[in-house]
Amino acid sequence: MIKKTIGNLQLDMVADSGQCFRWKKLEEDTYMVPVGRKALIITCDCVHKDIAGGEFSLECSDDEWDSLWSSYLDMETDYQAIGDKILSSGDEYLTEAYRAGSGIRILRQDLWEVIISFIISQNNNIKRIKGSIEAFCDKAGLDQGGFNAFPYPNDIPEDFSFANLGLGYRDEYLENMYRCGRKESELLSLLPEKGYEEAREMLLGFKGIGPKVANCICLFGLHHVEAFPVDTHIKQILDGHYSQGFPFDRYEGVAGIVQQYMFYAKQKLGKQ
DNA sequence: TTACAGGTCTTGT
DNA sequence: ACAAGACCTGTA
Repeated sequence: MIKKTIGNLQLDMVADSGQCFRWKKLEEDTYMVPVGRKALIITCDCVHKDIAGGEFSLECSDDEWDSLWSSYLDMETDYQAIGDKILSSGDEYLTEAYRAGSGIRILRQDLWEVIISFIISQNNNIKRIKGSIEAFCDKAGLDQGGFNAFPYPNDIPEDFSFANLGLGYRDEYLENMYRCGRKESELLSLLPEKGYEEAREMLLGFKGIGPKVANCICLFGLHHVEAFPVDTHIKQILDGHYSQGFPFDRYEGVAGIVQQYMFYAKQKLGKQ
C-alpha cells in the first residue's frame, strides 16, 4: 500500500468519462482498475479542491507505481496547465465544462482493449457497452483472481462465438478484428510507433472502425491527445456553441483532452 | 410505439 | 465524393 498526492484526478469522473468501461466501484471512493493481467485498488482518502485532485491510497508497491500505474494515470502530463489555458480563455462554455470535469485524466490504457471496446461502442449506449464487455471477459474466463482479464487475440480459440454477448451486428467486427490480431501479430507493436495521422489511417482499414472510433483509439489507446473524436454529443456542442468554429489553434496538440471535458460535462450536467 | 445510444457499411447517384 | 438507409438491442 502506498500513498500519493495526485492533481486533476477524481475517480468518479474518470469512471464516468466514457474513456474506460471496466472500472469497478467497490465502495464509495474506491475502485478496482484492471489493466492487462493486473488490477489496482485505488482509494481517494481526501480531496484537495485547489488541485482538482487529492490524496490516494494505492494497493501496489513503489516499483509497480513507477513501472505501470504512474504511466497509466498519465502523471507526466500537466493537466493544470491545460486547465489554466481554458480558464483564462474567456470561453464561458469551456470554463464550465472544465469546472465539471477537471478531475479527468486521459488514461494510458491497453491498446487492444481500447480497439475492441470502441468498436463495440459504435451506435450504442454506455450501459450496454459495459455489459457486453463484461459478458465477453466473463465468457473468455481469464481469471486473475478477483477479475477476468481482457482477452488478447491468442487468448480465445479461433472458433470462439461472439453471439449472445449483446453485441448485435458488431459481433462480426470483433470476429474479424480478433482474426486480424492473430494473423498480423505485429499489429499491436506497429501501431504505437506511428504518428497520429498514420495510425488513424491504418485503423480506418479495419471493418467496423470509422473516423470516430479511429480517433477514440488514437486518443485513448495510443495517447495521441491531439485526436478529437466527434460523436453525436460533441457534434451537438459544436453546432450549438461553436457554429463559428471551435478554437482548435488555442488547444493545439491537446484538443482531445479538451474534448473529454466537454463530453463529460454534457453527460453530467445534461447540457449542450 | 418511436427515438436514441461515444457510427459504420453498403448502395445508388 | 456524397447522401440516404439499414443495422442489433436495451432503455425511456
